[in-house]
Amino acid sequence: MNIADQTFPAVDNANEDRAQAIRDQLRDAIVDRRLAPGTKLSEGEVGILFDVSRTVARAALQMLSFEGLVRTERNRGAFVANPSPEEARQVFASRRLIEPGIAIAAAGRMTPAHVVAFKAQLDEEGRFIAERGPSARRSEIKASGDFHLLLASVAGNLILQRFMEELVARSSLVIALYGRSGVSSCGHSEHMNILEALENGNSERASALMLHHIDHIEADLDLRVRSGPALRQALEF
Amino acid sequence: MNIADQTFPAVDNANEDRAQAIRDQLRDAIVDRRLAPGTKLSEGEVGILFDVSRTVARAALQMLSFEGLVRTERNRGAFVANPSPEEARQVFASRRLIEPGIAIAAAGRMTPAHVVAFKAQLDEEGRFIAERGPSARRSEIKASGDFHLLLASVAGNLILQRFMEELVARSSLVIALYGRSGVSSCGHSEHMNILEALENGNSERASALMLHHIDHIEADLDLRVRSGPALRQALEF
DNA sequence: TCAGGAAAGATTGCATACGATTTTTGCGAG
DNA sequence: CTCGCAAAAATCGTATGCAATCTTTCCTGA
Repeated sequence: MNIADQTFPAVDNANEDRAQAIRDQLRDAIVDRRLAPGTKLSEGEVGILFDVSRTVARAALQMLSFEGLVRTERNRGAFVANPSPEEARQVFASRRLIEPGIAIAAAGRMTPAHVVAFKAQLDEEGRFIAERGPSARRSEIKASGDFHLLLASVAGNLILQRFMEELVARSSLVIALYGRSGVSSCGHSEHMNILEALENGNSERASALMLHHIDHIEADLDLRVRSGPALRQALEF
Repeated sequence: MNIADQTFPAVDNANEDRAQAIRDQLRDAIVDRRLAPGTKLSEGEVGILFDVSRTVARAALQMLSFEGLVRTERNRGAFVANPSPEEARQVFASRRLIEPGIAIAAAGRMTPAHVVAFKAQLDEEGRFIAERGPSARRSEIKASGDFHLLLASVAGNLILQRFMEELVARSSLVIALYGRSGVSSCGHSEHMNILEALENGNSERASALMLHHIDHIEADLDLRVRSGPALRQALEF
């Protein structure tokens, strides 16, 4: 897949940092799997696509590299990350450690406004599950991640929120790579159960449900190495 | 304080990424408080100090900005971060969430070689506590952080390890800003207790000790806003 | 004396240029 | 036809230049 096959909406937010806007667009594309793992992201090409110089494109790629969504090799360039099974396990181990705590924190800070936001989120999530087609499936993965990001924002810790943004993005990559079935509908109901616990201020229950939810997501992955690890690495695919 | 008042060892590691080497040096300087919070880090000055162009200096500053050690404002430049009390609380809340889990993971992976490394680390830590003078005190803060980083590396999760690197660095800043006494000697004995639990494979105890340890560190801070928050912000100090 | 504002200076944001390194292409030998 | 190697093309790393923005200085008028 060539990055040039894709078109990106123009970056109108010229006032704000352009590199950041490009990073956001690329991140969405990576998380949605419009850009496949291993895809080369050359500075020049990114620059042309977004109509900026290589300087700005490079800054955006550097940001993605920090988030672990892009792997850069000196003098070779940037590539969409291709997480190994081990890396995938570490992503989920990190989430198991952090997200139950986030759920507890969020349970203590829920307001009616938050509940409304969660309901809207879950509605949208449900819509994408009902729809068919690859586009809906991409949106579904994204919406599922948004639930966790919303929870992190309610928890009110900006540092943990940023960690979660990284973990959710990397999880999406992992699910795209190693996901087996549509566990998502199951995940949707788990999200609803978590929200219910949050609404009732039952932080212990929310935390426990979250832990199981993460376990279920990981359990749906097939993390066996396929066709020899070295080969895949060598082929960058 | 002017950044030019400091001198930095030359970056000899020319083969590797120069921006990264500069970032490491600057990070050490920030964590050691050789660069005070609020200090301006102008691209040009950094470039001259390290004998690189602004391009490279800028990349290093961008990295530090991602780690939260530097705050950048558009068209104004980069400044050594000046964490607010609220930010400080979030740093420690994050550590309370993450580090007990790291301790558990590490307890299950301790090898004799790890024990040796920890003992060497604690020895060094003790030496700095015995010494007097501001230089030893800086080294002491750094060594204390290194204990936690060593633990994170033993835990074997690269993602969490990177999170901890960020949290420890930011903690050092916070302690330098809001620290009250030399709780460090107390912290040193707590480190030793944690190591003992790790050696015995007593993960529950290591985890609990770690939690208390973090609580103790935070309890030693004076997080009341001083002389009005707005004023300090406005003065960037 | 002090406030207001314009001009000078400094610094950043970004584009571009050039050498260095890597990758691809092309060609000849086996 | 394939392999190996050299030249060409592409791409990266970095320095530098210019316009835009911010900061400081200094002058003027009250």
